[in-house]
Amino acid sequence: MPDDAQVTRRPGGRTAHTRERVLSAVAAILTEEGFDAVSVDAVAARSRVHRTTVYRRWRDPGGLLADALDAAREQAWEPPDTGSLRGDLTAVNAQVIEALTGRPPVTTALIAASFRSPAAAHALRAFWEDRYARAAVVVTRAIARGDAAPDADPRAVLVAATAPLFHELALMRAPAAPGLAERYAALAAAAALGG
Amino acid sequence: MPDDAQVTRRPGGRTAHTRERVLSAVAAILTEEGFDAVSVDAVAARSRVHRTTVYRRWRDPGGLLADALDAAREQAWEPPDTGSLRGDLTAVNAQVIEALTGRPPVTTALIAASFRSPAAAHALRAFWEDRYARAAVVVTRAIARGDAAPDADPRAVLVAATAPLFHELALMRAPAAPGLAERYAALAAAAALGG
DNA sequence: TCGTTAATGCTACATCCGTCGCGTTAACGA
DNA sequence: TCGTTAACGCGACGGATGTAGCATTAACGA
Repeated sequence: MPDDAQVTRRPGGRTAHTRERVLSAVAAILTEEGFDAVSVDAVAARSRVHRTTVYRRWRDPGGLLADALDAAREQAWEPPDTGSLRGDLTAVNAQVIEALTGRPPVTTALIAASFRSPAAAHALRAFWEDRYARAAVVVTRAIARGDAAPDADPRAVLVAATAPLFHELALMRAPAAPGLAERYAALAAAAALGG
Repeated sequence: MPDDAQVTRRPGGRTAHTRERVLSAVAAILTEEGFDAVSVDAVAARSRVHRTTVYRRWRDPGGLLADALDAAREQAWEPPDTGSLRGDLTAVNAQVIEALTGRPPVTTALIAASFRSPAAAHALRAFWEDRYARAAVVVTRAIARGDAAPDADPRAVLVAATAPLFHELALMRAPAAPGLAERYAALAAAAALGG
C-alpha cells in the first residue's frame, strides 16, 4: 500500500457525487430519525452508495458526521456585533441553543459520536476552537469599550458563557428554558467586567 | 408478565452478591481498560455472572455504569467550606477535574454512555442535579457574607463554574491545564458578585 | 420445613457491524 | 485516445450484540 504522499487522488465527478449523496443521506437520517439512526448501513441504503465504500471512505458514523460538519463549514461564520458584550454573548448563545435544539442535530450527534470516533472528536474540537477564536473579538471589543476588564481572557469568557448550554442541553438533556441564552451571557459579561 | 407493583423482589444473598461481583468487574475494567471496554460480555466474563443475567438486570453498558454510580453515591457528599466563594468554587472544580481525569473514569464513561442509554442519561442528570442542589449552600453563604449579590442564582453560578470543565475536558478533550479549577471558579465568583 | 417463583445459567438464533478479496467503473495525465 | 489505477460494487465471512425459551438454583413467606 503506497502511503498518502505517493497517491494521486481523484476528487472529481464520481467521487464528489458519491460524497454529496452520502452527506445528503446523513442529513436526512439525522433530521428524520435522530443521531442513533446514523449507521453505515442506513446511510449506504439511503444514498445508494455501497456500504463497503462508506466504510472505506468514512470508516464509521463519526467519520460521516465529521465530514458533514466539514461540508457545512464551507460557509464562513462571523460573530455577532450588537454593541454590548452582553448582547454579543446572548446572540452567540442563541446560536449554540439553535445548534443543540434545531434540526438536523449535528452538534449533538457529533458529541455522541466523539466518544467512539477519533474523527468526530477531532472535528468537534477543531470546530469549537475555531468558533472561540473567531468570537474572541467580541471580548476584545468590549475591553476597548470599557465593557470588560483589560485583563479579561477572551476565550475563558466565551467558554464561561457557552459551556453551560452544552452542559444543560446536551449533557443534562434539560429543555431549553426561556432566557437561557441571556442568563449565562449575563453572568459571563459580569465576570468579564469583574476580572 | 406481572407488572412491578405485583412482583415481590428478592434482593437478598445471591442477588446482592451478583450485583457486587458485576459492579466490581465494571470498576476493574473501567480502571484498567477505559470505558470503551465496558461491554456486557466483558463484564460478564470478568465477574463470572452469566451474560444473559447481565443483559436482563442491567440491559446495556449504560445500565451498568448507572448502577455503579448509584452504588458509589451511597456515601454522602458535602460541599467544601473554605471561607470564600472563590475558594469553595475552586474546591468544587478540583473535584470535578479529579472525576474527569482520575481513575476509574466513571463520569466520562457515563457521559459517553448517556447518548445510547436512557438509564445512564437519567443517572447522570440526577447525580448532577443532586450535586448542584447540595452545593447551592456555597452561594447562599457567600450572599450572607456579602461575597455575592443578593440576587445571585446559586445554581447558575455553580453551573457557570463547573460546566467549562466538562466542556474543556470531556467534550474538547483538552488536557487539564494548571490553574483550570481556579480560572472558572474566579470567573463565576466575579459573576456572582456582579449579579 | 415446604411451596412458590424470582433470579440465574445455558444454548441457540438472528441481526448488525466490520473486513476481505476480487471484479468493474471511471478519473486522471500523457 | 489510451493506459494506469483510484474508487467503487459485490459476495462472503467472522465476530459482536441482543433476544428467546427452557432448565436449575435459591430467596422468600407461610
